[in-house]
Amino acid sequence: MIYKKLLSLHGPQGWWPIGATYHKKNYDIPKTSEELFEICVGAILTQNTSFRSVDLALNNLREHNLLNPKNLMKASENLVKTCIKPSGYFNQKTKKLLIFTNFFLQLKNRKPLRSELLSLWGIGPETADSMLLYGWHEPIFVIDAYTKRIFTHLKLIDTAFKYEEIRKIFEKNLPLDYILFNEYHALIVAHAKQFYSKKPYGIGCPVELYFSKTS
DNA sequence: AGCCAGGCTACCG
DNA sequence: CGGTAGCATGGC
Repeated sequence: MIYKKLLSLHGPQGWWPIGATYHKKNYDIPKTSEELFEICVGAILTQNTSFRSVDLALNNLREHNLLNPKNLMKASENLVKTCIKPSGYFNQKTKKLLIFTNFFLQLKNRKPLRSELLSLWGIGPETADSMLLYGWHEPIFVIDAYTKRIFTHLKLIDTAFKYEEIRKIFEKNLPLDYILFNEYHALIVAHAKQFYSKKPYGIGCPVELYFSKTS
């Protein structure tokens, strides 16, 4: 099983980071509504952006006490833009944050439907699923560019498969376990950063070697 | 110096 | 439908 191979290679990852630190083997996160909000903000800011840059933006928001939905709605747009500038696309992401935050406040602590998140401008499938998995502990498998890259490279999925198809494949072949999905996605990202960041992809990938030896 | 990053929208044919 | 330009900054 690829999951166990990745786990033995990289160890537990402890996603999602809160307060810029990871909490390995602690799956009881978020603990508060503000931590939940921080995860959602991070999910938006990390769109096509490394989390290292997102950390800079989150710290700026934290310094201005804006990792709080009500405060964020009251803040000036220019201040928000300045805070999140390090994470890139700051004009678009400011708009996305404000639209999402307005929705978040309307929830009043209710868990959102996936379809509700997807209906918001700026929230696509990966962002919605990251929020539902890491924020609300829903057993949804998050698919990202790395997942497609690794599993197409290993010839386990077809390059033409779309987001929903790939997600269903994972969810059909795994127990619907929030903790498993949490670690698995994080492990995929850790593995891809090491072996699938630049072309040609997969050089030295131990999972690939593992497959060629056993098949 | 140039490519890549934990995507999404708008617009094209 | 599928394909792609644009979005913007920081790290390496």
